[in-house]
Amino acid sequence: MTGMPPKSDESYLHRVSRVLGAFRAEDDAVGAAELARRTGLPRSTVHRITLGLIEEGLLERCGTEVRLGLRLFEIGQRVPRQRVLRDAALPYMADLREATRQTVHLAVLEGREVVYVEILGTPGGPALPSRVGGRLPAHATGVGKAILAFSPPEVTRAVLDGELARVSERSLVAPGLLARELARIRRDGVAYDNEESGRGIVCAASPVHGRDGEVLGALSVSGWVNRVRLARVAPAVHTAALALSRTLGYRGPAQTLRQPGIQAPSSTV
Amino acid sequence: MTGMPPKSDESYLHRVSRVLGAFRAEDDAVGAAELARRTGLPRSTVHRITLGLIEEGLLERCGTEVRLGLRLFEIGQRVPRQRVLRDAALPYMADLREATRQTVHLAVLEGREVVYVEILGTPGGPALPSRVGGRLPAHATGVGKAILAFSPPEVTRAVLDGELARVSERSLVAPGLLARELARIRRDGVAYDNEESGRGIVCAASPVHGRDGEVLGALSVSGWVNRVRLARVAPAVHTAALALSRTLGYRGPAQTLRQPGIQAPSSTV
DNA sequence: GCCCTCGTCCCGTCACGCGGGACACGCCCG
DNA sequence: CGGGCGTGTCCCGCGTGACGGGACGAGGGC
Repeated sequence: MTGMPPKSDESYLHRVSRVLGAFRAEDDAVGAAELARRTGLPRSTVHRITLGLIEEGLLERCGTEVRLGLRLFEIGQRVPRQRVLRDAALPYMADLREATRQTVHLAVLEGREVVYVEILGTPGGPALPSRVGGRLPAHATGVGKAILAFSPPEVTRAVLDGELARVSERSLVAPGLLARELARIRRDGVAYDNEESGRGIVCAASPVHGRDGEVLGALSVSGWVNRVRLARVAPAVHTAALALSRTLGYRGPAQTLRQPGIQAPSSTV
Repeated sequence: MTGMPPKSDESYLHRVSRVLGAFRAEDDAVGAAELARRTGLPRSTVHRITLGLIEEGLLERCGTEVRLGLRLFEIGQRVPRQRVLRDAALPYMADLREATRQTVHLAVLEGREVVYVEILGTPGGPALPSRVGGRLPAHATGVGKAILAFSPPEVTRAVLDGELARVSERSLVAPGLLARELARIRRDGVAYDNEESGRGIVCAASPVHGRDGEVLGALSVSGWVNRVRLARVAPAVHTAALALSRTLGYRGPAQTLRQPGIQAPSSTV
């Protein structure tokens, strides 16, 4: 009687972000009560926030329920991390699919997970756990390991020190084994996934570098374990990733490794 | 002396939305001052808002500048209007590209413009003005006219009554001509674009319907005016759009038109 | 009938968003 | 070298708009 003062110390923006994040990939429209349940916010707060978001076009009314608005899709397509990589990669991905007749993935690293930026599927391919815009733990995927192997130490450390979730029964969950695997990938330039992210699915992946040598993401080719010869697709993925890196301004490994007489570490195909 | 009181009557959310909308498709990172200029907001307001958005992962720091965050891409991929349509359409779009060897578009209507949801390009094709997540005036594109022809009257009216921008020298800018064209499309089930959206580019488009007969979007095939025979691709586009509509639950035109002896208006191939 | 859940709206209270201004820094030009 | 400009960043008194408990009616299941 009352007019409660706010009791939480989180900002308005944080609540709005919570509401937007409460929508799941498989949702269509969601009711206000369900959003309140998912976010832990009071029903009136959710209702007020959704009204504001609708006014901005970030949400759309659907009867009395609400769903993510098309404007969020438009803004999402402008995100540089995915746009520049995807635009440059698409032709190479199409070539890879043509050459291998398997599913081709492009992903970037975000925290300890990979986010898939583009996927070119094949008619006969397996049902994969990856979705465009979806996440999977980096240590359990080919693209993730390819990126981690060439990431700065603090990024790799964050993954090795964190919990290594068991995505499939063959996932690498021992930090030591993962670290040794990353060292091998660093030498060969190609990462493999032997049913570590899904039963019966194997994959070869290779990192994509930017102008200054930093890792931007990774390309991969994946398919059924008994229909893909990794030794055959690995060179193709590696070559495509190098070609893509070159179009992005990559000039080869750091100069300390380019002294004549010293090896070229990533050409062990 | 002084702690100015807020002087604008727009909400905080509206300012946040303005900041997010201030990023253009071609931008990478943008400075706070530039954002303030684009949004018309005070520099300190922009600075405060960007700090909050960074904390939520909706923006990313890039030196002292700022860019759209990967989380916006993830959320954008969950938007139902594009997700369900894109997922269902991709196989049909691939078939269309295979059969016509031309660029295939999938778009939805938003206000008086179309938003492109997916584009399958071809190596030899022309450089098109369309981008995934980009907008073009509905009246100046094949997909736009295909959607408008089967939209509720108030939607069509909003376009006819508004300004019809001249996108290319052949754009339809006369409301009467456009209305007559929409009536023809309603009869034939196929819309054409004869260099109305870009010089030298033609296109055939056909609407995609949902379970209740409502228009969800449109498919199109486009290419160079002298390399595409519209009479040949139009049936392909029409067929693909009907097949896609069927997988989405469409059962044919409204029942009042299905009485035996009356015509089946959209089968004039 | 009852009861639970839903979307919606009201309202007294106070945290927090507000924006002018200050400050340091880097850059260009004279 | 110094002045002028445009940055990014931060401070601070102010008052407005976000806050959430609760009320209300509608719908649906038992």
